[in-house]
Amino acid sequence: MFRTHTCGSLTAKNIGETVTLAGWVQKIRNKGFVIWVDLRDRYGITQLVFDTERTDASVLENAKSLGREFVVQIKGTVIERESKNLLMPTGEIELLVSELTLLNASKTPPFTIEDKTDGGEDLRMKYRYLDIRRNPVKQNLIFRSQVAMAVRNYLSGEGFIEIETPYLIKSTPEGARDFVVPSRMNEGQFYALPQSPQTFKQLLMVGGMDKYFQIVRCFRDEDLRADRQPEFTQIDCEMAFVEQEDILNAFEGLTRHILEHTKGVELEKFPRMTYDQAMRKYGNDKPDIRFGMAFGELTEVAQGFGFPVFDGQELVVGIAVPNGAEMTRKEIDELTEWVKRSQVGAKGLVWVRYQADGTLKSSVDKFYNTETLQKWAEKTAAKTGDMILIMAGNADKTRSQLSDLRMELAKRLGLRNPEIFAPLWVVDFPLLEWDEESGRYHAMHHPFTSPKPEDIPMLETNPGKVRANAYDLVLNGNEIGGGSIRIHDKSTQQRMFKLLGFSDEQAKAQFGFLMDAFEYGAPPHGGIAFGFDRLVSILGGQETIRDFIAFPKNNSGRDIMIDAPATISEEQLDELNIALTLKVKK
RNA sequence: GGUUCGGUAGUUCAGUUGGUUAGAAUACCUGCCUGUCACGCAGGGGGUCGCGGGUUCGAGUCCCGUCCGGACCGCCA
Repeated sequence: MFRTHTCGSLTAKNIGETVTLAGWVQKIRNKGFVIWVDLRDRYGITQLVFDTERTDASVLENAKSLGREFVVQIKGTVIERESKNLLMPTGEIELLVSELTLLNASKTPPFTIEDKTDGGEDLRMKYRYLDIRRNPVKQNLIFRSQVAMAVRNYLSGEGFIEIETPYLIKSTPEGARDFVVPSRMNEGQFYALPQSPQTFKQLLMVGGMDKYFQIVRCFRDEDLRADRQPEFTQIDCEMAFVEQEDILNAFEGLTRHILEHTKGVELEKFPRMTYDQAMRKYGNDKPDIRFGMAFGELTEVAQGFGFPVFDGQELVVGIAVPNGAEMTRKEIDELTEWVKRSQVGAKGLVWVRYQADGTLKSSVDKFYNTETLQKWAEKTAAKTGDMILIMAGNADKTRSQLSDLRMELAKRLGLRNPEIFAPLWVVDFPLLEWDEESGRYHAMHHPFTSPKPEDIPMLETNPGKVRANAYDLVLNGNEIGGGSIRIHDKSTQQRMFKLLGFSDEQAKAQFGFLMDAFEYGAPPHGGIAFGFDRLVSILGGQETIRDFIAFPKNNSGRDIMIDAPATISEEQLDELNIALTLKVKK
């Protein structure tokens, strides 16, 4: 047998047993008269001991030639340690080695294989297989597997069926850029990799598979972020014969099950908020509600006092920073600079100190009396000791800027506690949003989202006002899931395509198969998709998804370990009948 | 496409107003060490200061360009 136990399994109970282990040399401590070697595998660390009295001279000699990350198989006797280490599970015992087999040597690794490594991001990605040996990454991957298992258990238990959908599909102009794959057998034609299995899961509903799910890879050729990779995984779900309420309940159940079974956290019923409320209260369609600092609208009580920065603006809005009154002038100036950076783009900040003695001191005392400032404090729910920060301008932009500030302050004040889980349904999203660049409406969710029945009359007259049967699940300020009740009749779908600027021909060419299907008894249906990587990382208490993906891409979409993407050979291009003419700029 | 921060030993970083032989920690190598577990002690090796150009008597340091990496904005139905 290659090994009888793992490096995490031996305890005082095994004392006296002869065992065989295999693993990597984590660390060698050579004291001369005795050598200790920490042997590591996936399960833990076991201390090996070689000494001048009890160990065969040749074995001792071999032990001296070991180095970090050498792979060895050893046979030995479990003995009680003279000095125990109660910090580790195997700390009461050690293994007196009788046989040592070197299975493979190792170069000195470019970074230390320890919980807190000395390696930078770049290096760790290049040697990802070494990084995966480290506890934090290893545990993240194990955790990911557990979450996937919880998802499958729950959904299977609820009668959902996991069905695979194709990866080689057709490119569509809506939404994100597609990754494309040339077809050899169909000259000059390209497959696209799916951004999501959206249309296929709808066709499965037409096919009568009324509860579908899939843990599925999706692909989007867009720029990366800490929480965005070009290939990522979704928990993709669809149900037939349901209303929005059924879906919210079903997937609130899933989320609750995941939290309970992977984190031991029991959640209350999820609060709900309309898109409109979220935007007004938090300036954001995915508000983090683990903390307060809700917006207070001050437009009515701040205009008409001759303060030119506020007068005439569409919106004056503020937040109360808890215990912020102590902020120094320098700190306020620094925050002002922060909001003026181009990424935020605000003009400035007005501040009001709600001092401990109950008096109010502001940067605009010249224009406003105490009575007015008191009203601002009420509107922003400020308490004594708080600092009110105020912005003014175009309503949408100002809300977005104040939201950025709110999140930044929460981060600085340590209010984004990763141990607290605050889910929130955001419902009633707008169906469409106006895109300045193309001068037309875009589907906010996707073109298959159904409008609210009562808003359908406005579809052609006031499209921007139409609300959708669309919902997002937000967790700690992150959108972890989004979905909608779909359109299931051909005529509504045609109206939708028209609104989005598709000609009949384009709609038929792109989505004819779906509209054909709708003519054969398509049931009412709807669904949701969860960002699996993001969900797992948030549950794991981290913002970046890279450490929860075994082999992630870097900021420029490269896999620096295998060095992809890469050029392909002339022969491959010939087979595809493709001649490359790279457009070189200027 | 843009903003911003960074690139110095295997690694993580420091390096002042431009000034002698570019440092620290850790890793690595050698020796010592009777219970280590972040072992300890002594010694040693290790540098294209990302790359190219410029300013200067003199550039790791200043300027221009370029490449690479991180965070963010745009983008992500």
